[in-house]
Amino acid sequence: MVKRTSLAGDSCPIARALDVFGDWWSLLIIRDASLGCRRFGEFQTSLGLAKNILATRLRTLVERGILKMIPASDGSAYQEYVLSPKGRGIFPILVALRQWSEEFDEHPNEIDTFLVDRENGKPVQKLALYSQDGRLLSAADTTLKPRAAAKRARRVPA
Amino acid sequence: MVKRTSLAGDSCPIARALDVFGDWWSLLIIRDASLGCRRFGEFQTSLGLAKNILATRLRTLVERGILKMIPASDGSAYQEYVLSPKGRGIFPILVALRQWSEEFDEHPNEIDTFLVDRENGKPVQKLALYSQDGRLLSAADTTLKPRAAAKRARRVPA
DNA sequence: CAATCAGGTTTAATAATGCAACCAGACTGG
DNA sequence: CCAGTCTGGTTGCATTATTAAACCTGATTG
Repeated sequence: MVKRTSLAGDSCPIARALDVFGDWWSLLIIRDASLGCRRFGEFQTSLGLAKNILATRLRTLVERGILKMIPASDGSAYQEYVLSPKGRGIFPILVALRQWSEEFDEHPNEIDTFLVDRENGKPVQKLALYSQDGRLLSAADTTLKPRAAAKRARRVPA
Repeated sequence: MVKRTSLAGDSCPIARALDVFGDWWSLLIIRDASLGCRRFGEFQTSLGLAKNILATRLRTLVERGILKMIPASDGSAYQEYVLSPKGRGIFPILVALRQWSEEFDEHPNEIDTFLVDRENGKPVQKLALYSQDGRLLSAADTTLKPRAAAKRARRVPA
């Protein structure tokens, strides 16, 4: 089998997250959802992807608890896709992606929006990692520690 | 043409970031690189991906300025792949992905590591978004503002 | 009741992925 | 210095995934 090597059983949390929404379109769907898109057609015209792909992506995102379908909202008997709490939790990842592009993109002048505080319209601060006692941490200041009670991911023994 | 719809010309910074390292393996390669992997073979055994895929991924990551090749380091006349500053800038994204899994994964007991402050071994704080005057912001507290001097991404006119 | 639209599914083409085999240059041992 | 082996790939081919376009169904509009 040449299957697409699912990372679901991996013990790395980064791989596990990518397994849930790490493909090309899913994050963009989530981005649009967090910007207010709700209807199939809205996503489709915004993203310009094929309808079958959108349909499967929406379905798996619903299955995985990122999106949920709610019945109506504007009267018509259709469904809408809105983010669950689990889906809203992806927001920091979107912000991190955005800020990376703002800092490192080769052509930053092609970026047409920036993220601002709704209250006063000022740009938000850059995401930063802090220690428990408030020191700013870079990658080199951190390390990975094995979890004590890490239940091994199931592996076929033989 | 049924090409893979590159997002490079998109004006959304999230899409632009995904275009650079948003595929299945690239982020995992970057993760391993930030954990100390340097050699082709290290990446291959760590990730378990096909060598041809690894070769093309490493090549494009170098082309895009995420990784750079440095000559030797252990004497032998081979090359090593290390993160550039642009690549190290991806670290917050990895942290955000990790923290999402820690918070929302269905089987958090299968996660075997957690990120700690190297200085005292304590877990790091959760990434959080702040306004310029220090208020904690959720997605709903933010909005997108068009950039004044947004040079339009080139589009074929007709 | 014909037309249209939202929200998909099906079909057939093309592109990407995965595995295994192959290959070249650097090292190793005798 | 010659065979064997390791690193770091490339090449070929089978399997998947992605895509555009056609089609379909139920709801709404005229």
